[in-house]
Amino acid sequence: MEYPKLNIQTLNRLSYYHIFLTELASKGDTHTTATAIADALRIKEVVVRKDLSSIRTEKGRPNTSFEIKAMLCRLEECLGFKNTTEAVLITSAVFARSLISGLNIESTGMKIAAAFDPDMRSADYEIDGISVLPLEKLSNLCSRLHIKVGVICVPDLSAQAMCELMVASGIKFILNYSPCLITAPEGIYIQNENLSAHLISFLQYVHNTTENM
Amino acid sequence: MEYPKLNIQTLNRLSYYHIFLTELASKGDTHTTATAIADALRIKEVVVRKDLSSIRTEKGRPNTSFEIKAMLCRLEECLGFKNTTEAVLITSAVFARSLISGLNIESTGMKIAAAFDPDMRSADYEIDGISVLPLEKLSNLCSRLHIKVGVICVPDLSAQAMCELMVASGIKFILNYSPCLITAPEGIYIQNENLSAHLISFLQYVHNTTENM
DNA sequence: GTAATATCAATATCGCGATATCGAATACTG
DNA sequence: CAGTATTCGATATCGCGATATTGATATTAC
Repeated sequence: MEYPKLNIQTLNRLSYYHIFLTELASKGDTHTTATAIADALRIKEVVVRKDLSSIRTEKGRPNTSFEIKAMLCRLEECLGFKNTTEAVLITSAVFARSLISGLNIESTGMKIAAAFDPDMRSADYEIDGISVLPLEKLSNLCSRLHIKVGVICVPDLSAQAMCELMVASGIKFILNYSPCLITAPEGIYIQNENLSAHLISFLQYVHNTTENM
Repeated sequence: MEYPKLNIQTLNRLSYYHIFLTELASKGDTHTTATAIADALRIKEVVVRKDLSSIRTEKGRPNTSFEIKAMLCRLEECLGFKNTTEAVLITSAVFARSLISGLNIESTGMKIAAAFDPDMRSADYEIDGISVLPLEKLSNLCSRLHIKVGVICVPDLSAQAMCELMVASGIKFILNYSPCLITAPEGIYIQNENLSAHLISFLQYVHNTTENM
């Protein structure tokens, strides 16, 4: 079985494993175990092992760490990262508008008090009437307005740092749209939304359908 | 039961019903049936009835259409549209960058050949190396490059029109990030991703947790 | 070499959403 | 008023992913 059929939740987790293993590899690690992944991502061991064994080409050996590089390669195969698909994109002006209006943020009752830009170079600016400020002002604003809810939209591993900054600023509920699974101490609620998982399952379907045409 | 507990899939559908009923109401309709919704959104009747009866305050009467306005009101209650929650948002520059890098589009193997802006006023421009063109050039580019995959990111009901434009341009697979459930003829694959459903379930949790504090 | 520990696989069970089926209530038609 | 066609609710069944449990294999410690 070159490409096992995987459901959306499994794809979700597999893409989390991919990010985590990539991080390990960049730190110089060459081997790790399912237990280590489970601990780091706070996912139950059985689940991680079941996921890994569902994509492994050969049985895992008890008490033997596996090679990160090979597993990453296998993950990329199964997640379809190695297929290339041309596509067009229809979007509305800049996607900032889509985030605000596309998510129906106003109608769902969420109100963005302010936005913060980690890469902020220039002076404060506005998107659709929402002022965008540098990160340094986050803590002050949250405590002043007693804000308990935060949304994270950064595209990389800095999501965890953003999370910790939010927690330190008094945020209790975090909605995370970054592709990384983030964690926080007891008492903080985190909802991880992995947008790329949907994209991945979509591309898999496209690939499977197209190859027999 | 003022606010029944609803799973994510049901929330997904309920928010589709909300959009559809809002559309009907704006056309002047005052009443409709579960069957009509099922037909329009191509969802099985039983599912629609089960969803509606799960949020209804009083039993539906057989062969009797219900009032759209009242149902919309009830939907908004159950979806939490009437609660207001303050939040802060951390984002990276403009969200256009997040769309491209946050969805890990490159690593998943999707390549955006070009983007199209329905509201395009000025000349062609670029976002992260992807050229943005007016809609008129879509059909030409798709046939010239034999592109079969399209992504829709518009925030409103125009998604269906965009879909039809794509189909007319030869697109066979459509990934839809708009909050509207779109349909296409047999042979076209559509994956509807309702981002607001995740947002809604998140806000519901926040609301339920916060009200007892 | 034996015991203890760590890692993994396989099986069975549980839970829940989707689906199908049946039956009941209402409106319409002639 | 009788008959038919809609619309709806309730129950039972199916399917599948999550969870728990058990057993097996390999490494380490002594």
